Amino acid sequence: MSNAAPPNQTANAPPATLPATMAAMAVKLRDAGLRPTRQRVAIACLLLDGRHRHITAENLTAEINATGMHVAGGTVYNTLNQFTDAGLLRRVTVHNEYSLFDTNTDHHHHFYDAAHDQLIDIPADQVLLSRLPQAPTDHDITGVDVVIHIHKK
Amino acid sequence: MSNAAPPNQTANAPPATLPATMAAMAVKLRDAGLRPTRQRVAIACLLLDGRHRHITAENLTAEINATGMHVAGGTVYNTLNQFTDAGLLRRVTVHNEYSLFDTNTDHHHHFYDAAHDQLIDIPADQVLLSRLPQAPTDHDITGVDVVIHIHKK
DNA sequence: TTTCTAGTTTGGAATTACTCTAAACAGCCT
DNA sequence: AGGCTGTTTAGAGTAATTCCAAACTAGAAA
Repeated sequence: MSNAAPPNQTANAPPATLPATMAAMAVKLRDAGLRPTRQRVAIACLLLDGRHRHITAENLTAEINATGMHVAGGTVYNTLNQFTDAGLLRRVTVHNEYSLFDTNTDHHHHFYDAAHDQLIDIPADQVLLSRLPQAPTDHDITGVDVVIHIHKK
Repeated sequence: MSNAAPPNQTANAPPATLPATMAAMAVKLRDAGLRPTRQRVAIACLLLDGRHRHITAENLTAEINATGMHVAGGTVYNTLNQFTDAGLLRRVTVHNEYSLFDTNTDHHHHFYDAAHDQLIDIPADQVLLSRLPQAPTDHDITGVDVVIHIHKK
């Protein structure tokens, strides 16, 4: 083939927006031991930009589609799990209908309004656990999740 | 019909064990606003006898079958939900693969070992929350769940 | 006791969130 | 460029749970 035409991007490349962020995300992924593929970089740009959000797989898929890029459903699930395993996201378990991923990986807690299925972050310093039980024999405490259930008056 | 023979139970009645408990459960169900059907009484006998347990729908179905009685899957789910709504059970949300129901409705918290999918009760007085955030405007706090994640050394 | 009715149970189909699979593809090292 | 290995894809598969319409039953009324 000749190279007469300027080298175009491949057919389904993401729109060339925010190259700086994309490069930064590639580095972040590599640091986390994840190969920075197009799909993972795209998802990282949407989720790991420092803003605190709670997102579902379905929700994220819709957001990706809105950018004009297509990522397979399975890949979204895989990526969310990989990001979680790598410590880039935190999985929040408030109900058993679907998984929620929290882009805030700092230690903090949650308000949960079941009626509206709404989750709200609580900064860690607003909850003080002044007495904790001892873990069962041969076990370590790996985390403490506090979920405060709320209801609209 | 004559009453020459001692009145037998109907064909698919539960085994005639613990009639006292069954009567007590019927009362408990009626008090909770639930019609004491055979199925609900049977499930109440298994779950609401004062012992503290964590059970799944599948688990409970197997237990019912072991008594020789049959209850449809949908009924098990309905009943667990109804008992929970009536405050006879408490739903515990630790993962999103399936629902766990706690027969201990007193205020208490949980250890959770994800590796072994094991849940352990923590008496309420072993956790002291000395600072709680204020609920968002127009909202009441309806409950505080503390899940302490543990891992075998 | 029989009848009636509203609430309940049933089994199976439907739904939903998610995982698995095999084949095509793309990083990235050389 | 070539090639190995990890990744993505679409679609099938899975498992927990809910939905549905028809059969049933507990309890009130006759």
